[in-house]
Amino acid sequence: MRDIMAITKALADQNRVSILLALQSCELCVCQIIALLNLAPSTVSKHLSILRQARLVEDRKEGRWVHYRLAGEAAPPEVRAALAWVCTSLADSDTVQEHRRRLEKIVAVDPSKLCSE
Amino acid sequence: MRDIMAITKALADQNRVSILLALQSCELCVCQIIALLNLAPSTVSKHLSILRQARLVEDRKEGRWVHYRLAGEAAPPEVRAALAWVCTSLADSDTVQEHRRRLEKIVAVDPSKLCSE
DNA sequence: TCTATACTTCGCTAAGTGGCGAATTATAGG
DNA sequence: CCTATAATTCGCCACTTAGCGAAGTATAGA
Repeated sequence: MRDIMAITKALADQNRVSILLALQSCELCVCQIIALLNLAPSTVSKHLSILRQARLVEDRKEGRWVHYRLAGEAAPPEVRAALAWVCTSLADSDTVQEHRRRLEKIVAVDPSKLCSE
Repeated sequence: MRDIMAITKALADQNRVSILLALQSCELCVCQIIALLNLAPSTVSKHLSILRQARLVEDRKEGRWVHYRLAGEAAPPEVRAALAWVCTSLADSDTVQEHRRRLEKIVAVDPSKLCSE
């Protein structure tokens, strides 16, 4: 029950859901997610920690950068099912398509430049 | 997106999830849910209205009683998928089994006696 | 029509949550 | 080392939300 509530609470915020949708297409570093959501780094970091605690995302440190991706094969079934539900439910939403356009522009820019903006 | 967030926010409360799990086994009237959760009627009513707005439950008025049940066949796919996720994820949770025991006792009592307690 | 009852709505309070900036940690590079 | 930078943690504030009791609505039954 505890684990499930961690997942539902993690999903109960639009910005966190947006992060999950963005990670569908590719792995992203924190500064790219900051650019996508237009929020303060500290806020994004908090969101990511909530998603990580719910096991919906995994992180990978590479030097100064931390890359986030959706939970993979090894994740518990309730996590995988939750991700599948979110992604399929929002597959052709307007909000998602607009986000996808913004994401394409962000990924096109070099991450190191993105951070120093 | 709006609809999905209504669902995730509705699921982000343990008492509301408990209501959904209880409704798995059978339709329940409000006073039975009040007895199950041990909360004030006004609080339970609020929870039910949130679940109803998310379309996760449907209600049926019968005289003075209002019966709630899980959303049925006609519900949108994202709603049905959300319910399926919750129910299967929590199928054999400890919390659920304890709730099931309490629910059995409550259903055994005549609803009209339940309310006047 | 009057009362009892099942539920909802309203107004309030306490706790939780999302947001930010400042301070901190860790690592790459001079 | 020392600095710059990517990210996190901390402390704070504004807003939201879960909880309650009181008041309101609607229906069954005397």
